[in-house]
Amino acid sequence: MSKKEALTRAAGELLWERGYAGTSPAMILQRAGAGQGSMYHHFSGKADLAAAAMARLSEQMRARTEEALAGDGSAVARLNSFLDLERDPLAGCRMGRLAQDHEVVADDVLRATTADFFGWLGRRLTEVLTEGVRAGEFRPGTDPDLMASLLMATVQGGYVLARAHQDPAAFRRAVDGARRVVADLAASPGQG
Amino acid sequence: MSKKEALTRAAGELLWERGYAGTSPAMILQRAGAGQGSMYHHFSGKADLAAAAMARLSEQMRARTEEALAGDGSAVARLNSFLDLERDPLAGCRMGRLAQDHEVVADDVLRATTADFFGWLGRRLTEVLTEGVRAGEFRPGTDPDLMASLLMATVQGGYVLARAHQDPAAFRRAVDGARRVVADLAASPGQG
DNA sequence: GTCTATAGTAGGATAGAC
DNA sequence: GTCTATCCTACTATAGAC
Repeated sequence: MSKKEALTRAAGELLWERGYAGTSPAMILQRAGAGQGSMYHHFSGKADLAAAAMARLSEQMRARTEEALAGDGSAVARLNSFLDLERDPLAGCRMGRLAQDHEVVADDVLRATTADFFGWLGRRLTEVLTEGVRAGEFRPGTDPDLMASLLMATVQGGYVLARAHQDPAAFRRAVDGARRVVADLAASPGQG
Repeated sequence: MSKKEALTRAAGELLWERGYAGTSPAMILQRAGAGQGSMYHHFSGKADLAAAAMARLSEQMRARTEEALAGDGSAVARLNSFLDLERDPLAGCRMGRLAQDHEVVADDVLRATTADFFGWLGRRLTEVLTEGVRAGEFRPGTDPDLMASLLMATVQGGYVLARAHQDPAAFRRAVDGARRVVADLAASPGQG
């Protein structure tokens, strides 16, 4: 693994664990096993390295999420696959945590990474929901855009609650609520 | 206003705006118009002042929220009052933002503030939902605990999405989804 | 109680050797 | 490309005067 790759990986881990303000270049260098020179050779500074690290995290999450949402299964099954993705509630969402960070939101490049990720996720969920409505899996009155937002928000909020209580069960309750909503939408497809 | 009060207030504002790691004693002193001595006379340090500030924020939020949830109205109306509370989506939730903070979660005293708040909120929402089920406003099969988690998570997640997109509309979509769920639960009370 | 002065440590970036 | 040495600033806390 190149030093550049090690730095990007280490920065990503630390941003997830400690946020932007809580992560110092010195910490990143130590975890990556690199010196100052490597970092400032490959990146212009902390913000630049963070941008690369966040792009990497976003790409990984997209790949994992697309695995759950793609496939031949029903829309209900695919949405449940999304909700069932293995997550670490106490650690929080890599993108969601960073979107709460002051420094990330204040930097257009960094914030764009979070906006792109959630933009993509919202569109994909909306597509799956739309397919479900067309296939008659959901009530005709179902609003795919609204439900996509609801599903994303439930997962993100579940993380917040789990961290506040320091209890993964709080995350599961929220996601179970979302699962229930999906089931209810599917239970009475002829009702509108 | 006493210096102690000014410090607590200023610390609360800054914690909301910039998070724990991003808020320095110097910033707090400047905003409060106080010197180092005042702060270290009234508080043992940054963490102690943050604890006082968070307790104050939590108390304010509880009062505001209780206003929406109390009263003689129907459960549906009270839950909608909760969802309709005036919020600043781009700023994020005072407690929710801090629950995502590494330093807050790592400090038992600070984290307990967030746990207490969301614990209280969850119980109150569950109570209102339970009353609604008893009164026949909701389907008998409605799970108050699950729905309370869903409502809290939706609001918290809405904040995350709004900050990621830097667009309050993302918050509104998520909360509209929650409103829809409440309406659906109420629409067919005899269905189970 | 509140102030200013001071101090030690860490954050973030640069310089220049190899 | 990578390293170490160095620099300036900010962070957090203490000391001691008023």
